[in-house]
Order: sequence, then C-alpha cells, then structure tokens
Amino acid sequence: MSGSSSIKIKSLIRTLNRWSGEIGWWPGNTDEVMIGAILTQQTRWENVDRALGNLKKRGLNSFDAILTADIQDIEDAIRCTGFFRVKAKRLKSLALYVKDAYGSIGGMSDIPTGQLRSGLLNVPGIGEETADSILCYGFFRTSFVIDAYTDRMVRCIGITENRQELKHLFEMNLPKDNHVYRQTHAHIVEYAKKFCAKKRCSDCILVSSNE
DNA sequence: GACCAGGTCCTTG
DNA sequence: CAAGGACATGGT
Repeated sequence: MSGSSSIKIKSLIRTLNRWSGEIGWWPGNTDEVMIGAILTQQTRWENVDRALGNLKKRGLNSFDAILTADIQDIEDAIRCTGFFRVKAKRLKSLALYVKDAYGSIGGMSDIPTGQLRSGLLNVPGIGEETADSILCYGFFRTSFVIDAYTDRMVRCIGITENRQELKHLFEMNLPKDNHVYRQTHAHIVEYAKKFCAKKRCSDCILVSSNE
C-alpha cells in the first residue's frame, strides 16, 4: 500500500525516538518474560510484577516448575492479575507445549522466528500479541508487537487500523534490529498512555501534517 | 460505583 | 466476518 503510509510510519518512529529516551522494558529471563506475556493480557504491568514476585517466592517462576505445579498454587500466586483461572491454565498449556515441542526453553533458541511464532499461536491462550511479545522480548527476535496502544495511536495519524497490516508496515520500515523493535514498541505504549485517550489523542505530536 | 487495564476464546447474528 | 460476552482483580 501506499508509500504515504510508510512515510507516516517513519515519521512516527522518528518523533517517538526524539520524544522519549531509552526505556528498560521487560527485563528478566526468558521464562519470566513468557510468563509475564500471558499475565499481562488485559492487565496493568504493576499487577503482573507482583504476581511474578509471588511466583518466584514459591519457586514457580519457570516452566519446569509450572509443568508439575499444583494449578491451585499457580492461581493463588497470580490472583492479583485478574482472570487468574484462565491464565493459570494458559501457563500450564505453554509449559506443556514447550516441553513437548522443544524439550525446554533452551531448545527453542535455534528455531527460526516464523516457525516459533506459528507454534506459539497454536497454544491455547496465546494470540498474536502474546506470541510477538514472547518473540521480541523473550527471544530477541525482530517480530513487532501491535497492541491496544498501537491501535489508539494509529487512529490519529490516519493509516490502516488492521493489526496485521500494521505489523507488516512497522516491520518494513524499521531496521532489522531487536533493540530498535523493543524501544519503538515501548515508546508507543508510553506515549499512548500519556496522550491517547480511547477516542482520540490530545496534544498529538505524532505526525505534523495531515494528508 | 463506574470505568479501565500492554488479550484471547467462544458464541451469535 | 463483525460484534458481544466471559474471564476477575486492583487502581483511579
């Protein structure tokens, strides 16, 4: 689609970079990133962080541990993230999948990104956003994350609102560099939290000119 | 008390 | 295929 979309995306990326500095987003080992990716579904990160602490206290902050853990213990640890019963099941499903398909998290490191992604999407409870978060933040791949904040933000710069097209647009216009992918996504979230209400952005500096 | 939060799945029209 | 509901706790 039009070069005009690419131009807007490029402008957006540049503006966000200027607007915000380095963001140390989503640290932790791969297990914790993957667990966090599920826990943060429709949930504030502060609650996820607490749940991760609870899991760690119980020694449940790894998929080896989750695999054999009592589902009730997992639920208790993650209660503060909401939807705790579904999320506990999703953690179990993912643990089982990792074990069956790759043996361990380590066994996933040499698998091509596309293959990892389609495998993850087959795990119940893992959709596009969760899969991309895992790939980008857990495995350092260049798979761009589109989330609710991205939806809000693009609404005010006048480009496609289709998530798949958006993902493609970002990936076409960003350098193939995981660090850049992380920073750009983090910038979008931080910016949108501040300025993009559900309806429309206030004080929007994203794209200077319309059309 | 209403409304929202870094989704996903299932059911309906 | 779009729209609506379910899942649930915690903060403003």
